[in-house]
Amino acid sequence: MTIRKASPAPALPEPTETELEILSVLWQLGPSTVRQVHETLERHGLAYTTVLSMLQIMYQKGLVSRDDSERAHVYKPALSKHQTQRQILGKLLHRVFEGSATELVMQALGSAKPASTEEISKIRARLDELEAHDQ
Amino acid sequence: MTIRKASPAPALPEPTETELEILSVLWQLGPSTVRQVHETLERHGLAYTTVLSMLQIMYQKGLVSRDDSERAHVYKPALSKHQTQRQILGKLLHRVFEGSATELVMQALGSAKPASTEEISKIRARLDELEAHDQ
DNA sequence: TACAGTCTACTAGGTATCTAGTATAAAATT
DNA sequence: AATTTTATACTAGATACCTAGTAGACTGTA
Repeated sequence: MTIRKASPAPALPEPTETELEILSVLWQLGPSTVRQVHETLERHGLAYTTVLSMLQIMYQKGLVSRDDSERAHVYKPALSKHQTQRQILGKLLHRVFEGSATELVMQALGSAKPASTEEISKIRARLDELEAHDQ
Repeated sequence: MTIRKASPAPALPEPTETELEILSVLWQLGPSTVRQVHETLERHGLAYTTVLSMLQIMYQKGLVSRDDSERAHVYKPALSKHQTQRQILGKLLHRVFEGSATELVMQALGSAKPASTEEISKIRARLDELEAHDQ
């Protein structure tokens, strides 16, 4: 058997608005059927077949994988919530902040302030780590 | 004359990808004609009339205002770069991070690290300010 | 004045996204 | 066994976005 590097990451597209809502449900529930997603979705009033269609599209795009060994296919996210957040944030960083993470962070701290002192400490700790690595 | 509060902000739509590129040019150049924007745009190969159309659409949406007292209309952004960045970041905060600014900041610090020690100091200073206000 | 250039408005077409219906097959229920 | 329920696949339409062409008006120049 030949050992080779993992293929160079198929570069998943950034999930759209609705796709993100559906992914949220999957992150919350774990692997789920269309029905489960449909019942759990925040935005009610969406037809069952709409959720079905969305998941089929997401499957084509590679945003979710699925197990079709049972009649009701079971879908699960291709990427974790953290991975997806990073992906989206990375894109935003370049598109909107010209790559300056500092600018991004400053703006984020400017608008919606992180509530507790505890939260702030967490951020400080992270900064300490970064500095330590830099040395 | 009646004094009244400023009207409740027409709630501008979030600029799309291409719209953001055009806004970038306007932020860089200041008030500009279609021709100036077209010549300055990073993405060459865009037809002059395409840029024209985009600016017309953006005008309809309220993303830019314009002075049509001259034959060549002069466009300028409705919001500053900072304001726009904040708007987009705010939306992202709710859509992707469920409103947790701390999570957002942590992820941002995790992916593309702010380079210099100086940058990190700036962030620390901001955190200090936030804590001071909290007291 | 005629002509070439420049500008806007209007129109149009292609792609992506979102929504949901219809057809059909499989499973469950009576 | 007949009927109802549940599931998928396929199709389709509405909207937004992006792109650019054409028509017509205005400007400046030969």
